[in-house]
Amino acid sequence: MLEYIVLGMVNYEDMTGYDIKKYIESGISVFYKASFGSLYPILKKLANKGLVAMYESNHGDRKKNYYHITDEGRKAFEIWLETPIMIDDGNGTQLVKIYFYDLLQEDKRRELLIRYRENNVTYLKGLYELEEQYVNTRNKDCYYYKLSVLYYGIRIIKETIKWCDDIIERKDLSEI
Amino acid sequence: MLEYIVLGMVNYEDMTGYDIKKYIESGISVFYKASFGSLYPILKKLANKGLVAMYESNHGDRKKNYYHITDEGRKAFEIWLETPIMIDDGNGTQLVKIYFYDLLQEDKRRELLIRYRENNVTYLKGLYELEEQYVNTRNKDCYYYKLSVLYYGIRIIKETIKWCDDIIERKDLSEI
DNA sequence: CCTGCCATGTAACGAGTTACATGATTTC
DNA sequence: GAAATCATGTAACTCGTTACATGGCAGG
Repeated sequence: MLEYIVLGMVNYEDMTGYDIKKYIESGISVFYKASFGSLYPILKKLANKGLVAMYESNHGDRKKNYYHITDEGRKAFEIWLETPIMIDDGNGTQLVKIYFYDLLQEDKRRELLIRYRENNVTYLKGLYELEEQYVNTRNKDCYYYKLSVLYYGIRIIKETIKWCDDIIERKDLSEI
Repeated sequence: MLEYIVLGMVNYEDMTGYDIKKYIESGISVFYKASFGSLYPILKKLANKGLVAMYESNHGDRKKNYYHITDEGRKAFEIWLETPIMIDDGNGTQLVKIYFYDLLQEDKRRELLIRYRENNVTYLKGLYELEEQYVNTRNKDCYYYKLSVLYYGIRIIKETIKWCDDIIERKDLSEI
């Protein structure tokens, strides 16, 4: 996952590992955190695979290691980006893809967002079924907080579906 | 984390590894998934630490490995449960603690929930600051989807705060 | 008798964190 | 000249997954 985020970052412009960390912190820290201990090895790995290329650049006297995306890297990133977002993985890590959705063409993006929305609707149905089972089989008083996490899930998925609707229509989110 | 969830499950009643997986699936699958490949080793580890005790029981001819929590295990679980929920870890994994909050006494629970709510409020402020930076420094049109993930974060945190308010007051969540 | 679920486990791997080590450069 | 931040990296570790292996029991 982080591998592709890094690839997506250097896709915008050449960066150092340090830069990438700052970008992640200021952009997708809601979903994802990265430590140097994972970033630097990933950059090396990507370089070995030929998806990025490293070059040294001296800003003043100081030399920094900049990374540049290759054609192959761009292709790999594109494939990842156009793979539908999975919802079944518990934590919404995959959602990070949408951060890069400005790069997609309108019809492709629309298709992917609609699909993601549908997945959420399906998942929501599953949660409602779970709710029914709970309500039928258990003493509500003793299980208030057990049930509450289920309702939390329901609310979050509902909110996610609303958000999908809004960004599909490209509504101005700052006014809502 | 999963270690404590397992501990929490056997705290309710003696269970087999298989049972625990089913309970997790029907209860906290929204936040957490567990595989047998992690469950069974964790049970062994807990047994080695003396936090649970295993015994065999023959249901018919078939023998199953049941796990029973020890006093020490109960204590360890309690300490974990009463440790405030962290919000800074990106994925809301820690939220799973609330699943077990029925076990807490009202005042302790209230204290912990209010604290969690406050942490969310603080986190939300940080997101609004990020928003300001974004809006000031970047071209809104080219960065619609980058901004949208930030707004998603804002909405989710807002929803989480609302949910905290509701469960602190022990509102009936099914009617909302 | 065979399919599907119950039940337990292990080995290899993956993804990322924490803590440490190092040193340069900027800012006060 | 001290402190903060820039900048790069490694080693040990944690936590978990995937895939495999094994076998029992139940219902059609």
